[in-house]
Amino acid sequence: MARPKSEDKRAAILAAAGQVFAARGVGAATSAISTAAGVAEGSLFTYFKTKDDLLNALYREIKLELADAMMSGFPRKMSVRYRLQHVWNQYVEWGVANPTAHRVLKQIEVWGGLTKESKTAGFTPFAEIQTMAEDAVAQGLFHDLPRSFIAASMSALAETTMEFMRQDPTRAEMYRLSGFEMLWAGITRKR
Amino acid sequence: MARPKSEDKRAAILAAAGQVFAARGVGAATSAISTAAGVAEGSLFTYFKTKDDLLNALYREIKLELADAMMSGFPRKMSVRYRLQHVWNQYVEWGVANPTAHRVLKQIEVWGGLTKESKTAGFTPFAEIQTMAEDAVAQGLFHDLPRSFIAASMSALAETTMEFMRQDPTRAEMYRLSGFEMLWAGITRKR
Amino acid sequence: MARPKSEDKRAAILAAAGQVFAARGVGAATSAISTAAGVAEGSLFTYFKTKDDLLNALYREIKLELADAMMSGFPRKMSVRYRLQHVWNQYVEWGVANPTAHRVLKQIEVWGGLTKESKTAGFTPFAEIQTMAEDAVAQGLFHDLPRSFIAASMSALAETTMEFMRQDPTRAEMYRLSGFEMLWAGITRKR
Amino acid sequence: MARPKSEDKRAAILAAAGQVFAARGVGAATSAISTAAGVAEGSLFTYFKTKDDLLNALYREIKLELADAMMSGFPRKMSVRYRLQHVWNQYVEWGVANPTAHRVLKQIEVWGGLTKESKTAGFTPFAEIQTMAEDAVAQGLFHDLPRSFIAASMSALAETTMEFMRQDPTRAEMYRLSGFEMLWAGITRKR
DNA sequence: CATGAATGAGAATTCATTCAT
DNA sequence: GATGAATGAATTCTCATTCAT
Repeated sequence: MARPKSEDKRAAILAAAGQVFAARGVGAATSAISTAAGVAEGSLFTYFKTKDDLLNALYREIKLELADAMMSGFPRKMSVRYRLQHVWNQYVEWGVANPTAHRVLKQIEVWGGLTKESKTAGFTPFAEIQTMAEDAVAQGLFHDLPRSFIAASMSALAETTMEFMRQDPTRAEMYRLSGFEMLWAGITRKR
Repeated sequence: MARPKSEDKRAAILAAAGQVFAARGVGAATSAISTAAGVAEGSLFTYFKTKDDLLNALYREIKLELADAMMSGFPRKMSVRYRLQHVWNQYVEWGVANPTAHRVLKQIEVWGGLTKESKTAGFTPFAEIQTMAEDAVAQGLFHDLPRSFIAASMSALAETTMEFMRQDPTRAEMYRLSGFEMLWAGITRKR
Repeated sequence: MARPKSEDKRAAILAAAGQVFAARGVGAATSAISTAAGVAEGSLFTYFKTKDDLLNALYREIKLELADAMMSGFPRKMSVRYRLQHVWNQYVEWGVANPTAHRVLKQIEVWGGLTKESKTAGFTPFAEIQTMAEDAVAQGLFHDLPRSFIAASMSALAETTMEFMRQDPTRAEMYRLSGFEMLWAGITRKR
Repeated sequence: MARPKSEDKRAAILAAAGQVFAARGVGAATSAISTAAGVAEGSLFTYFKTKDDLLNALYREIKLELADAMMSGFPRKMSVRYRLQHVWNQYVEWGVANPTAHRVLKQIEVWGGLTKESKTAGFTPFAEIQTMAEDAVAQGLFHDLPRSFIAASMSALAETTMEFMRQDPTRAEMYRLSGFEMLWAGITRKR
């Protein structure tokens, strides 16, 4: 049997791709990535058939990582508000702690070469949030809106919040809390 | 005197750039743009010194157009809520009516080559909204948050709203209204 | 009758071409020249049909100028040595005083686009020197060598001398004198 | 291991560059060179990072080749005159035998893109001649002139000589000898 | 499987020249 | 005649991908 593809090498390439794409955009050269990863130019293509493949894989990897971050320690038994705030905090903290990954994510999303499969795979992490939203709508807690719309709004507000936290770190806490309050007030039904 | 630089031609190039960049990303070839604009490859460069210049000009153009759309018919004497809703509606309708321009805007924003001047110029349209927010904060109507944060949140929610309106046009009206309600509830102080 | 071509404009273009080619080589753009001359890009081509034409004209102009410099005050009645030294001094002083023109000349000579006519025209200034050499050979004063070879050697030594004068101006006088002595010793017959 | 960079290919490109630049000037297109060398357009750039690099490398290569030619069989123990004549002959024969290389050399020298390093490297072949000149000046054999001036004069006269040898091959021998006599008479002190 | 040289189709400009004004 | 916008071929260099070693 031939030498098996090394998982390490694959990971190194993916990591290098993250760095390089974050810094120079999706148009960065594959050779820059192989150099950064410490492998030969050709090796990149034994792990990823094309550059598009690499981009798609990177997207999925980051999304999974994000999902992990968001869902670790999820307080399944607590109130909706508590659970949602947990998710919000995890998301937002991840984004602030991983600006590179976050930046790449935005670049790839705008890039236009994501396959349907990647989009679906990337969407999965948010499924549980949608479920939560669905429950909350059913309970009359949230406005009667499509859960995907609620999820997307949350995502949008979270991104804005992250940006301000990064830009103005001394008030990071305030933005995180205020952002969540804004979201909560926006989606819950007043009575 | 020689043939004067034609404003039409400049506009044609800018329009073509909008189409092409929207469809193929910021990495699209300048030759595709000149072809689409019906001018020679070289002519693009008599109107825009470099591709980066073109991108910056396009960004500013779209932002100005957007500003026009947003501020036309602005009801300066009405209540804050009324004025804000006006802005929201104009913004969101513009985005839905001009999906190409809207898409390009996002691509350029993520691209990374915008000059400081362009960023400043592009920000101006939102200045009046910030002023409005400032007033509202002063009146105790809005939460005590940086007005830039309020503006950015509004922008983020509006983008989300547009996406859903475009995707699901039969419920466009609903998204437009709900999106605004979400924003309003999020930023105003409960009493 | 239409406006006549202005001799001033032609001269301005030629002068600008000298500056620009000296500084940036023969590959410099015609637009750089028209700009430097303060005329429109197109105007250059009403005075010189092509860039090659311009280069040829410039070459001839400089050569004529040089001839003027070399032959002004030529002491026709004096000894061969005196006459030759006069020519040498004039040549060498001209080159030091007009480094730009001198530089361009060398560039154009190496360029490869000179027409036969230009070469002939450019050669003429040296004709009188050849005649002088011919006389001197006939008198048994110079070695029995082709006068063109003598002329070319003189030219070569003169260029070397100019370089050193320019490089080390405090000893310019010494180089000028020594260079001539070297030439004289080299071409005259010892007895 | 991958295909190693082939020394042959590098040499082929350099040789082709010599031919092409000699024929069409320094402005010749790199594509003409890669075609002449029988490699792909891109390959030129795996051996030479830029066109400027190629020009510099070519210059150094030719200068080294020339140095070899000049110094091979140098009669270190013989008289100054004998040694100098040896060098003269080798130089002049090389130039006549390699008109292409000689032509390129002149083009590159006038071009203006040589790096300091290249200039230094290219100067080295003449170092030994300067040493010789220094000795001869010390012995009172040569005129008391900077050795660099002597070397440059020799070079200038040699170039002139080559030109005439090439132009008029039946008298090549005569030019070679007369040229040297002219040099020798010019630089040695009469007593 | 790893390597990196080889490839050649673009890419963004540049530029001499033309020609409408 | 003067102007400078328009042109498009040509240029240098990049880069994803292939393939000999």
